[in-house]
Amino acid sequence: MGRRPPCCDKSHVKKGPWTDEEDAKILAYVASHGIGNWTLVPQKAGLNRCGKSCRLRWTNYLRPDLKHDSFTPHEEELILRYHQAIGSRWSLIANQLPGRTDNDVKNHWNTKLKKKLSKMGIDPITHKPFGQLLSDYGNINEIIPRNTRSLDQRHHEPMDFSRADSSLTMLGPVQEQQAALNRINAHFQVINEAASSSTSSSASKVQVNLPSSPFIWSDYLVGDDEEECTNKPDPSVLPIIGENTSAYNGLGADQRKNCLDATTTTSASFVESILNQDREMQFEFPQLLDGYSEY
DNA sequence: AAGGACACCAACCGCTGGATA
DNA sequence: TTATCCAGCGGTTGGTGTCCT
Repeated sequence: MGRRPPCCDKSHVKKGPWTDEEDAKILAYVASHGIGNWTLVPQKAGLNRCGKSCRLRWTNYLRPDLKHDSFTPHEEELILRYHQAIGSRWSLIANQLPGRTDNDVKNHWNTKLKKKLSKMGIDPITHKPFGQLLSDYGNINEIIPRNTRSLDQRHHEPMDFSRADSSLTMLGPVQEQQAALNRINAHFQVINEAASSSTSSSASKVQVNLPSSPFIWSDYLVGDDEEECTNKPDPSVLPIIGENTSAYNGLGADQRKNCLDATTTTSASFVESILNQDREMQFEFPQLLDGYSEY
């Protein structure tokens, strides 16, 4: 059995920023030949670049359907939701945002959204308040006996969606991951429709209402103690939160009640919350967690 | 005005799974 | 069957512009 030749001589191809001339060659090539075997593109288009580099340049910058303007608050909202639900699967998230690439979404997350969440005291990985994570860390040490911890941790992952994340990996085929994402989409849509029908909608409102699911990061703007309930998020993140005043003010009826009840809420509530969320995830998206029960 | 710090983002790197010879 | 390539993906880096002191 023979070997295929390598796509290019890595030591002699050009690297670094693309010139207008190189861009024009790619565009001309794609216009006349379409998208096909990228390894042949450098040779056929007259470029001293690796095929992989050509593909990246096309997919991340030259594609005609790409948006080059800044992210809208609605797009940021979607990124936050999807990141909370499926983690850093940028390509899947980007698929939900027409005209955006995985690189766009990833860069925007790393440079803007992650910082905004941190500034609000919310862990960008778990989408939970830092204070809750710290108290939960203590709770886990108390709840799980040392000699069984390594086994039990598989059933008590501190990050609620990391399990969904792992299960998505187990699903394997991209189609199944996409199907799972579609179900999450449907879930958001149902919640949004319910929310919008129960509240008077403003004509100028461009935000999608945050679902009233226990997974929503902004719900944690009101903390688990009375002091935190009085805190308001940084105004710079309001475009993300939108006009959801319960998230902003913490003064919605339920939120007020949460504040009043806060004194009776123990720090263990976070762990219980995660377990409840996990059960709900299994109920809502059973296929997401397929295979996890094997543990 | 200078230069250091910071933010942004295009591009690269390395890994993985499927395809191919 | 095996070794290798390729496309796709997420993580990381480095160049450039902007802001701040």
